[in-house]
Amino acid sequence: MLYLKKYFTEGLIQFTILLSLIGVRVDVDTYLSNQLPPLREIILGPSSAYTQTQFHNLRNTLDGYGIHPKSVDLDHFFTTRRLLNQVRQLDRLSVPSTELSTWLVHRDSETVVSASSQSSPSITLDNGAGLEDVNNPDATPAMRGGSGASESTYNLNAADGSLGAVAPEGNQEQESRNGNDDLTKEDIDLIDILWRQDIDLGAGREVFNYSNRQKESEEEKQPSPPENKDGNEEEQESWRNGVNLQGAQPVDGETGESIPEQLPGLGSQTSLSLQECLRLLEATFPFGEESEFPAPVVTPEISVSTEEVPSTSQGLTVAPQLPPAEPQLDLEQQWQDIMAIMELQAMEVNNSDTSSGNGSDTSGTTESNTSANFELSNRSTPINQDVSLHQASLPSCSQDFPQIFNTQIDSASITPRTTMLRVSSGNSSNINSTFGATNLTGIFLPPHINSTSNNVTSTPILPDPFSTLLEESMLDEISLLDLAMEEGFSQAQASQLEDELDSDSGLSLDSSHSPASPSSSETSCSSAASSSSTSATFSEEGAVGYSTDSEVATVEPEEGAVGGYQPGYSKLCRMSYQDPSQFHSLPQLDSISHNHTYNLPLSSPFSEHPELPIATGKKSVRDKQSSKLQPPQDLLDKHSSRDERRARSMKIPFSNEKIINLPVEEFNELLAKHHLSEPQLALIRDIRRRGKNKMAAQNCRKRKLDTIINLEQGVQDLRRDKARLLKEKMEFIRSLRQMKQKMQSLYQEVFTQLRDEEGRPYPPSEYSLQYSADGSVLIMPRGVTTAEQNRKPEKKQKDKKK
DNA sequence: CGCTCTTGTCATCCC
DNA sequence: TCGGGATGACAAGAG
Repeated sequence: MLYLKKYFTEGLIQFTILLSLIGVRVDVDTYLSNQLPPLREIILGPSSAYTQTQFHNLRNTLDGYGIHPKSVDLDHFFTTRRLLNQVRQLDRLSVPSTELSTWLVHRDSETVVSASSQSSPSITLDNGAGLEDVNNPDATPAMRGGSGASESTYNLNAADGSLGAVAPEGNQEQESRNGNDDLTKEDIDLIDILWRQDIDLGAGREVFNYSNRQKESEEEKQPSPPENKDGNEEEQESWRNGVNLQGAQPVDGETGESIPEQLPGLGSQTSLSLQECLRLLEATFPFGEESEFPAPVVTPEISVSTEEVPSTSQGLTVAPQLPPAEPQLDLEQQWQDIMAIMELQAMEVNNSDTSSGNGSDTSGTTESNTSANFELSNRSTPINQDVSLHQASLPSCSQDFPQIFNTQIDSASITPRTTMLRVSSGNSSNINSTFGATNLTGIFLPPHINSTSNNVTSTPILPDPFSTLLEESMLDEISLLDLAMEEGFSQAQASQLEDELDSDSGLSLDSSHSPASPSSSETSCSSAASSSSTSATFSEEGAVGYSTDSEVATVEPEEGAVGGYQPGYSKLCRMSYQDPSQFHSLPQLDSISHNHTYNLPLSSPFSEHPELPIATGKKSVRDKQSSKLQPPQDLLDKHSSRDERRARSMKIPFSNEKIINLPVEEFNELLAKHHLSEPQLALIRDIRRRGKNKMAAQNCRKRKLDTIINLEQGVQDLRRDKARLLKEKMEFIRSLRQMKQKMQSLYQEVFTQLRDEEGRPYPPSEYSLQYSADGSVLIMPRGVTTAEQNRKPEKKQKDKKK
């Protein structure tokens, strides 16, 4: 039974994973929640492992699945977690913890691709059928919109990426939450997390950076003198990680280069993904951007493993086609592909974000291209939230690129150029709203920069028409900053988190989990409990937790359950501290394997035949048969026989099990049947009270443990949440910097184009642009406050035409 | 021998 | 009022 169960569980999980990897959505949560109690029990075990009183409740519940309100095991809350734990414990696949996220990813894809039922296969990606969905303009926005809408429910796991092994817990949690929902931001978040995890592994981001770098290199060719050259050491310092939009090429280069340093773990895998992405870009890019965009060239730093290359070079190669010899490699590769795609999408989003948000790139033609991306861009969060699983799935990943780009291009074509920077227009008002009507110069430009503004004028124009996709400065900025921030965070805080997690008290289940066997964890406990519950149904009369003849049937399952049990887990589940196999071999000991191993000590000595007088001789027989058992037996005797001995001495005619477990009515009947003396009755009642209290104490302790565990989990979640929030904060700060930079460049551009009546440029040292409340931009002499605007010699209102 | 952990038990509260 | 669940506290035993 247990074996069957175990295999069934593992098989299901693995199958699910495989399906999810292929692209088929498998919604386990639904199964578990909608359950089919038997199925659920097979997978998860009985709902209550501890509350023997449950069995009493069985009478009251038709289905027998009544859940004790306080039984943590029963909590649906743990359902998904257990399952995911099992998934993680599947060593066969050796899938990294990120696998869990895979589910979500596919759910994403599913939502995007098809609103169909859970089982609806999105496998069609291979032949590109899935692409159509993606191509579908409606579908893509919907997906993105959905993702955007879900942002509020940010995934706690953001820190997972940095945390690595720690991550899965959170993922599980979230998965459970996500369970039946459509694709949400959480999913996207998970994707993001996966992304970061990949980055931590040294893969993924580089692709992004690389391409950006390529673009940057091109941009560098453009005449763009660094405006900040003169001063703002601090600012540049602060922006060091960020990409200076205009003149930042050196900065970009630095950051771009710095990434490998920050990620010492970068390995061939990373390079693989990078190259793969590049290849995909080349192969799938419809625009002929190659002419404009030499990026695909692989930098020497990239080392491609030969085996990977063929599959990746084909780009569309489906995982199944990959050499089975190295499944892990496949998985990793797939993940890398996913990462690459997501990164690309993120790039787009970021581009759109920055450009649209700023509403301005000083460059004319380039901007138009850039603006194309912007329709997607109203998101506040710079991070790639619209990555769809669908696109993320390997098979179609390469194919997705064109779609993505096409979409953007279409949008670009549609997008009016009015989005360009216009000082006096609504855009400017937007800017005002963002920054307020303040002195732009003061905010964005240090005085000295203004003085050197002439240099800046040329910079704004981005020569590369393809800059939309490649607005590398932004992209690099974001990605690199992401990396930097993540790195910084992960190293500082994530390590702390890991330490904390590692330092978890023995109570922590995870610490004792054996990755090898799914049944070793909570499952084992629950499974054991399940068997016990089953037996309980046999002996429904009321001898709930204690062994009766009928319970013999449950011996084997219970053994199996306990057998899979890991000693390390004993802290949580004490039930199996005795080797069940021993009991199994000894028929006499059948009684020992009563339903609740928790109660073994008490019940075991007398469990065989309630009506029979306590068999002291039996023990001796057992001892002879198995010296091994002796210690536990003695232990049992010592522990459990106190009341038994008293009962014996008082000539109590029935077993303690009956005394304790019989329902009140039956118990009273029993007492009535036998004419007992007062002391006997008192003893019996004491025995009953103690027995019940003992079980209650056990349950109570179990609950305590569960509570502690839950609290630990909650703490972890909160930590992740905190980490995520920190990261978000950093991202926002970064975005703000970017916007400031853009504003700075725009400011300079506008300012340098201004001429006084005599056609002379305004000296930046003497004049500055200021926003007025109505959105217009005024040029004012420096030192003149806004209150004095009316006095200023010249008032120029200028539409910003970009 | 002392410490820790587990378990049983008691007292008490509460339903 | 009784039965009994829940839980804090204590003690005993084992490692």
